[in-house]
Amino acid sequence: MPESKFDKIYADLKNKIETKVFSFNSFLPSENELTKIYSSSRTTIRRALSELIIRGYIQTNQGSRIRVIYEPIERNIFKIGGIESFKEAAIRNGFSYDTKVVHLEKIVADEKIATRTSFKIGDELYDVLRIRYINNKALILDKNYFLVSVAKNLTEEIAKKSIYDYLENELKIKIMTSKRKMTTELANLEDKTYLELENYNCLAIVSGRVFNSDGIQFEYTESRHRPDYFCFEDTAIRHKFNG
Amino acid sequence: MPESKFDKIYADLKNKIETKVFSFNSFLPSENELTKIYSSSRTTIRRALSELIIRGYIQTNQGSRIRVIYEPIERNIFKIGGIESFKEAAIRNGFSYDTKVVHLEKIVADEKIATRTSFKIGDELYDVLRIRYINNKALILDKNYFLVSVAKNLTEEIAKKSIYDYLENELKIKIMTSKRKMTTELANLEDKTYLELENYNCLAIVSGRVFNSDGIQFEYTESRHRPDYFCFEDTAIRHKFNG
DNA sequence: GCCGATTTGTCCGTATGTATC
DNA sequence: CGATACATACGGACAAATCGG
Repeated sequence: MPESKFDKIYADLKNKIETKVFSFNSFLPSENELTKIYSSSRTTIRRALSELIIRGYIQTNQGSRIRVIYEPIERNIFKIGGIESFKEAAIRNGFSYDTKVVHLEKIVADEKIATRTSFKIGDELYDVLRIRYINNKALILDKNYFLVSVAKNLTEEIAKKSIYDYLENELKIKIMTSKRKMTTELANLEDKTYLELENYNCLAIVSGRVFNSDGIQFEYTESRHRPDYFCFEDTAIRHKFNG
Repeated sequence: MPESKFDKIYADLKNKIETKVFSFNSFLPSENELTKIYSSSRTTIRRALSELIIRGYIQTNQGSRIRVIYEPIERNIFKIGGIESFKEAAIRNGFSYDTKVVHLEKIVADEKIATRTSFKIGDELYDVLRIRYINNKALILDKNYFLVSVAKNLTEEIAKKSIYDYLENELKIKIMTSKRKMTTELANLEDKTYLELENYNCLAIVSGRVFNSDGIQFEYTESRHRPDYFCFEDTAIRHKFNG
């Protein structure tokens, strides 16, 4: 739901592009025209445009007009650009989905875990392991570690539904930044045990460190995907973000 | 090389964070203080800050101060966040590197190629295949397709050095936007022929569509990496970019 | 728990520079 | 060359969240 003015303008333009009111390789109205259309300042218009640029909807070039470079395509399976959750991605693709909690237990970080997760040795953590089923196939293994001091009173019940709903709405934690890495690794014993890997011996892995508004990394997460149900999207732009 | 004012401020703050003048989990001076330090308007300061936010150096939260969340780590091998070229990544990691051009030939896009590359059937393309050696091991297979009408007169000589230097500096093409996808796929015959895959049967693949300032997709590129020499980095933030 | 000071978030209007057409 | 369009920068105003007393 758009709240601020620039966000409404962004959402409106995004929608018009997606529904081909502004089609691929056509131009948007100029910034000056947009200020009239939306009754706003040029600053606000440019703020909205910069979001469209970052997300690969348009590109701008000094002197020329604002060009639409969005195409619908993307027949993808599992897109992980932005912050789409497992559930959202499954819904978007029209798949059935289910989650099974293998375990949820309190542990204390040893050196090995500390190195991998960027927590400190001795930190008390919730260790959560979940299997994600898509169309009844075990395709994703989710490993999560949460700081017990932040994610208080986590239960299997919550893990089965949505941990993030709980953190944001119940505990009022503000999730600010997530630093993620995408790698490909050989399948380990755990992967082979819980997932249906068929003839793949590798996995696509997205690991992430999540920070709250206190600058505390309170979560480390590792999503291990069977390769054919995985896609990471990204738009790289020249060098600017606001204008 | 920083040019604009906000870019200089960005570069200076980034440097001070990387050299721990502002260390992890400490605060930057407030926006008002920064306007005095850099003798600039708050708008310009915020423009610089927004770049730091996107790149995961800092995070902001209304009411509280600007927190540094950058840590050096990154013992990575091959990072592909931003737009780091093969050569830059190799240099950054202190590796030796070499490129071998397997072939460079003109082709006409058939249906299969058109589907994969988003070019149109009948488009005349340069088809370039290169092997990237790191520390004398064949680890990356680069497949590129360029529109002949844009990337005029491409030669093996140029492909051996840097195609992008040629496009940007000789042909004066403005490279604007690159839409990329990261996937993991089973190795095909070509991969097995040219790369030293050892026991991996999968590859990490970055494919990208590159647009020039005319909104024309003039390149499709596919980098096929042996998994252990690959890492894709990303920072996801709440919802804002300029402020 | 309230209040006031501080800090970031949003928005406006304007001016000037510079690339494109 | 002039007109148009985007890029950069300034300064001011108010809103909303945070934090300390």
